[in-house]
Amino acid sequence: MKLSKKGEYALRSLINLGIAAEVGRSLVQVAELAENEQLPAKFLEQIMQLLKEAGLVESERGKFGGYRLAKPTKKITIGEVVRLIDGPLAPIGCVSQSAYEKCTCPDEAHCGLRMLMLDVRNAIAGILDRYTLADVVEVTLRKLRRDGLPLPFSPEADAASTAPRVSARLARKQAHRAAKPRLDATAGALHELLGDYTI
Amino acid sequence: MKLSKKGEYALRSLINLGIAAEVGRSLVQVAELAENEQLPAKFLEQIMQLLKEAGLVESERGKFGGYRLAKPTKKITIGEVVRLIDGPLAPIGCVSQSAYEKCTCPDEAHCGLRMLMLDVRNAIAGILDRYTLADVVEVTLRKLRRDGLPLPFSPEADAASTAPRVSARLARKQAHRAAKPRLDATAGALHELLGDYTI
DNA sequence: TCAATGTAGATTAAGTTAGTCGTAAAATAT
DNA sequence: ATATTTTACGACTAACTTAATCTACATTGA
Repeated sequence: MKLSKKGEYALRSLINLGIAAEVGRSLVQVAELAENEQLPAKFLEQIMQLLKEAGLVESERGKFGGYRLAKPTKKITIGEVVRLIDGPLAPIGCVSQSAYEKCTCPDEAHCGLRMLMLDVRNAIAGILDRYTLADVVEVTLRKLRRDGLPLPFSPEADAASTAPRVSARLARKQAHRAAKPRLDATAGALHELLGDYTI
Repeated sequence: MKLSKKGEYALRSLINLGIAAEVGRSLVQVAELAENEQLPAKFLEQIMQLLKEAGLVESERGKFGGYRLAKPTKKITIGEVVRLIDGPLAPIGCVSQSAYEKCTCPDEAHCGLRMLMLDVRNAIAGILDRYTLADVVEVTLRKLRRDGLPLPFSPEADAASTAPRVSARLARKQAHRAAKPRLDATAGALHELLGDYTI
C-alpha cells in the first residue's frame, strides 16, 4: 500500500510551496525545495514539471525564476495529487472509482475480497479526498509556531530569534477555528490537530 | 496504494481454502485453486509455499495431496496476510508500526504529511487488522447462498439444483448475529453485510 | 511401478522506480 | 551584447520488483 517516492516528493514540495505562499514568498526555486527536504534536485525538477502540466503549479523561468502554486491551497486535495502521480487510490482495480478495471475473479458481485477492498479504498479516499493542501500546511505551520521554530521560506527566518516566539503566542490565539463538515469515518491525528471536534 | 497480484492471489486462495473448509472439503489442490479464480497455477504454487512457511496453510504431498488452512479462519487477519506478502500497510515508512523507517524530511515531529499518512495507515490497518478470513468467507458464502448460487468446492455442487435454494432460506434466518466490538472509523460495506449495526 | 501432486530453485521478460545527464530556452544583470 | 541563472525537455540508465515460467526432484496412493 505504498506511496511512491515520486508521490511523496510531489506532496512535500506542494506543501512547501503552500508554506512559502503563506509566509509571503511567491516564488521558490527547485534547488531550494530540494534542499529543504533533502530531495534529489534533478528528480524533483521532473516532478515539478508533472505538477505544472496538471495545472497545480506555475513557473517563471530565468534568473530569480521558480515555482508557485497555481491555485489556492484549499482547492488542491491530497487525493488529487496522489492520483496524478501514483494512480488510483484503490488497492485493486475492481474497486477503483477513477479507473475501474475488471479483475480475474469469476463473479465480482459475490466476491468478499472485493467488498473488503472497497472498504479500504473508501477509507483511503475518505481521508485523502477530504483534506486539502491548506489543511496540511496549516497543521505544519501550527506545530512549528507552537514550538517556536523558524518557518521555512520565511524572509525573516534567519534574522531575529525572538520573532518566532511572538508568532507562537499569536498562533495559539487563532487556534479555535471553523469546523469542517461532519466526518464519519476518518477521524484521526490530523483531524484532531485541526481542532475539529464536531465528530 | 496498490495491493500486488501476489498479495491478491494469496488472499483469494486463502479465502477459497476457508470456503472449502466451511463446505467440508479438507484438502484442495493448487490446480483447483488456480482454476477457480483464473490464476496462473505455477505462480500460485510459489505463493502457497510462502503461506506454508508462514504457518498459514498446511500441505499434503503425493496423489490426492493439496493445501488446507493451518488455523481456524478467525485466527487469520487480512492485515497479517497483506503484511506477509506485500510488506507494511503504511503508505510511507515513517508511519509504519511494523517496520518503521526514518524519512528524509528534516523534522518528523513537525511534518504535516506524516500526520496525514499516519491517519491513512491507521484507517487501512483499522480495517485489515480487524477483519479476519472468517469475516470474508462468511460474507462471500452469505451472498452466494442469498442468490441461490452453487458453492465452490462443495461436493454436492453439481448434483441437485434445488438444494441451493433451500440453504438460501436458511441463510436468511441466520442473518442476525452477534455484534463485533464497536467500530469507530471503519464502517463500510463489509461491516454492513456482516449485520453489525452497533455503530 | 505409475501417475499425480507438492518442493525447490533457477531463470526471465517486462515494467516500475528513482533517479542522472545534457542541452535548449528564457529572464535578468552587467 | 554577453554572462549567469534558472526552468524546460528529452534521453538515458541502473537497480529493483512483478509476475511469472521452466526444470528437476521428492512423496504419496493406487
